Amino acid sequence: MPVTIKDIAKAAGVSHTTVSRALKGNPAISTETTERIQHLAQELGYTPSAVAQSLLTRRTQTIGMVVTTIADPFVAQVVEGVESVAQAASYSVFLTTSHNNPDQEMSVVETLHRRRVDAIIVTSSRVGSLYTSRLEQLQIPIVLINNQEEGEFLYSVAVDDRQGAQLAVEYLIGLGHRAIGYIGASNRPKSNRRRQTGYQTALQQAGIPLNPALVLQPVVNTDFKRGEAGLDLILGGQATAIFCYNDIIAIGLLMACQRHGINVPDQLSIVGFDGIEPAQYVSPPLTTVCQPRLLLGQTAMQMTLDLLNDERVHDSILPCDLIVRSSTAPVPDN
Amino acid sequence: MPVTIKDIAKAAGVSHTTVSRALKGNPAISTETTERIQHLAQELGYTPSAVAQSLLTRRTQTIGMVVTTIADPFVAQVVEGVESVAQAASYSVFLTTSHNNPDQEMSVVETLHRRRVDAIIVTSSRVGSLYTSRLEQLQIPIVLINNQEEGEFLYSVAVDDRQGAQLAVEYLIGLGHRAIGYIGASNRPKSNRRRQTGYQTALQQAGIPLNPALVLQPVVNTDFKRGEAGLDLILGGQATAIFCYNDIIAIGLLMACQRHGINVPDQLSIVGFDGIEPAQYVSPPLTTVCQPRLLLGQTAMQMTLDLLNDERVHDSILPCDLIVRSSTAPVPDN
DNA sequence: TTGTACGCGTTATCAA
DNA sequence: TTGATAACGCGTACAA
Repeated sequence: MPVTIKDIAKAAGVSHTTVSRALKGNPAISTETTERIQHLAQELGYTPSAVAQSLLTRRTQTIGMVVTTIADPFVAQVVEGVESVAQAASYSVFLTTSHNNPDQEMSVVETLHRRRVDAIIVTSSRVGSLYTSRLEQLQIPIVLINNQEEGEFLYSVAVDDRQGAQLAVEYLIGLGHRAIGYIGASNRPKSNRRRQTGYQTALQQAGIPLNPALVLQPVVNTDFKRGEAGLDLILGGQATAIFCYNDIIAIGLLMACQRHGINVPDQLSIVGFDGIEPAQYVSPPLTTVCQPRLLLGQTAMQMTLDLLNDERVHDSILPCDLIVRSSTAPVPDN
Repeated sequence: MPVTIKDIAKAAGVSHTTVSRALKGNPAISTETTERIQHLAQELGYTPSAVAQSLLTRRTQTIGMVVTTIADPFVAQVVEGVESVAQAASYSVFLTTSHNNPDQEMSVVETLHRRRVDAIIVTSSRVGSLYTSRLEQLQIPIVLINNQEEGEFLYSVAVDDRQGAQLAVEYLIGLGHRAIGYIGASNRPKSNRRRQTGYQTALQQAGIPLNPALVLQPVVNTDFKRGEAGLDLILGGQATAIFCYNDIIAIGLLMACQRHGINVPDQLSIVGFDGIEPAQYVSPPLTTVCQPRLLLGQTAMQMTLDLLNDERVHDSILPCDLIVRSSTAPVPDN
C-alpha cells in the first residue's frame, strides 16, 4: 500500500486536509508545520495518487496512442516524437496496438476511453466512417497521423506525399533522366495515389509526356517483391530511372538488379521513399525521400496539447526532404 | 463529461447501486430491469471509469514500461511483445523514455508510481544501486530486460549473450576458420564481456589458442566506426573470419571491406549479432545471431502477470538463434 | 428485488 | 492557522 496523506496526517498529528495544503505550499499553513510535514512526506516516500487526483479533476493528464504495430521502425519514431513532447508537458502515454484489425482498433479505443484519456492520437489507421461516430461521442480530441478524415473532433497531421514524390522526380529530371518509372503500392491507396500524382506533376512540369508503360502497381504480397517485379521496367531498357513508393520496394528492386548484373546507378537510378534505416546500408546507399517521422509525432502531440488548452489548431502537412546518396546518377549518354 | 452510472440511474428511475449491479449481471436484479438498464447504458454510450474503479480496487491494471528510446528497432520489438501480452490480459501499458539519462529514468519511475502502475518493466537501463532502494520502496514487481541486478522486487529476463556468441564462433570454426577475430563494444561492458566469453569458450573448446591480437575494442563514437576500425584485423591478413559484437559493427566492417576491395565472404567471413532489419539487405546479406526480441518482451510481460498473481517466478534467460546468410563461407584453402 | 451508507485518496469549501 | 465535510465515480456490506 502506497503512503497516503492520511498516513502522514496520523504521523504528524494533524488532519489530512492540513497535509494536503502543506504539501502544496499553501500560505495559510504555518511555515513550521509545512516544513515538518514536507519532511515527513519525504521520509515516508510519499507520492500523490494521480488516480485520486484524476477522479476529482476529471483530467488524467494521459493520452492514448493507437498504432498498427510498434515493430515498424516508422511507427516507432513517430511514437518517440509523441512521447517526448508529452513527457515534457507532464502527460503520460498509453501505447496500444491494433495490428491493422478494425475490431481490435475499436476495442483499444474503448479501453482508452475507459481509462479516461484526455485525447487520442491514431497513426496510419483506416479510421472508417464505421466508428467516427463513436469517436465523436467521446467528446475528446482525436489527432490522426498520416490519414485524414473529416469530423468534428478529428484533426490530422500528415506528410506531404505529393511534394515528396515531386521532389524526387524533379531531382531525377535534373540529372537528365526522361524515361522515369514509378513502382506503386496499391494496398495503400491514398498515399500511393498522392505519390503518383507528385510523380506525374514533376513530369508534366518538365514537359515530359506520361508513359503508362512506365507505371507499375505490382499485385504481390510484400513490398520487397513489388520491387523485384519492377525489374521488368528496366530489363526491356525502357527506364533509366525508377522512383519507388517506398524504400523497401526500392531495396527489393536494387537487389534484383544486382542479381541480374544491372549496375546501379550507372545503368539505372533508383529513388525510394521514407528514409528507413536500412536504406543507408545497402549498396549503393539509397537516395530517398525522407519523411520527418519524429516531427510528425511531435507535431501531433503539440497539436493535441493545443487542443487540450482550447486553442485553435489547423491541420498540418509536413514537407519531406530529399536525401541524396549513391543510387542515383546522371543519365548515361548514348 | 462521460456518462456515469448516476446518469443512467436517473434516466432509469433507480438507484445507482441497481445500475452498478445490473451492468455486471448481478442475479439479484430482476431480468427485466437488468435488460432495461443494460439497454439504456448502451444507448447512452456508457463506459465505466477505470479511474474510479482503480481507486476502489487499488489496482490500475496498468504497467509502466521504461525504455531508453523507442526509435531503436530493437527496443520497439520488445515493446511490441510486452504490449501484445499485456493487451491480451486486459492490462494497459504506459510507455516512457529515459534517453539513457539516469535523472530522467528516475523521474519517469516517479511518474509511473504517481500513476500507481501495478508493475514496471525496464529495458536496457543501468538501474544503479543509486535507486534500487527507491524501486524496492515502491513494493511493486520490477522486471528488467537484458540487465540483471539483484534485489527483492527485481526480476529479469535476458538473452543468452554467451550462448549466442558461442553459436556464431562454433559455426565459423565448423567452416574451417581458425583465425577468428572479435570486435567488441566497450560501452556495453556487461553484454560485451559475455559475448567475448562465448567467443573464447568456442575457441577453447575447439582447441584453438586465443590470440589477443585478434580481439579489438575500438574506442570510437559509433558502432559503425567500430566496424570500420575492424578493418585492421583483416588488412594484415591475420583473420579469415570476424565475429562482431552487433550487426551495425558488422555492417560497418562489411562496407569498409567493400571500399578496400576485400571480398566477403570469399576473403573474409563476417558474423553479426542482434538480427536487425538492415542486416538482411546489405550485400552480401549478413549472417547473424538473432535475439528473440519479441519473445523477450512477451516473456517479461508474462513474468509480470505471474508476479501480479502472486505466483513464483524464476529469472529467464532466452537462447539466441544463428541465422546463416551469405556473409560467411568456408575458409579459403591455401 | 432494490436502496442507503460508506470508503477508496485527494482537493475545495466552509467553519472554527 | 487548522479541521470537518463533501465530492469525484464506483462497488459492496448491510438494511429494507
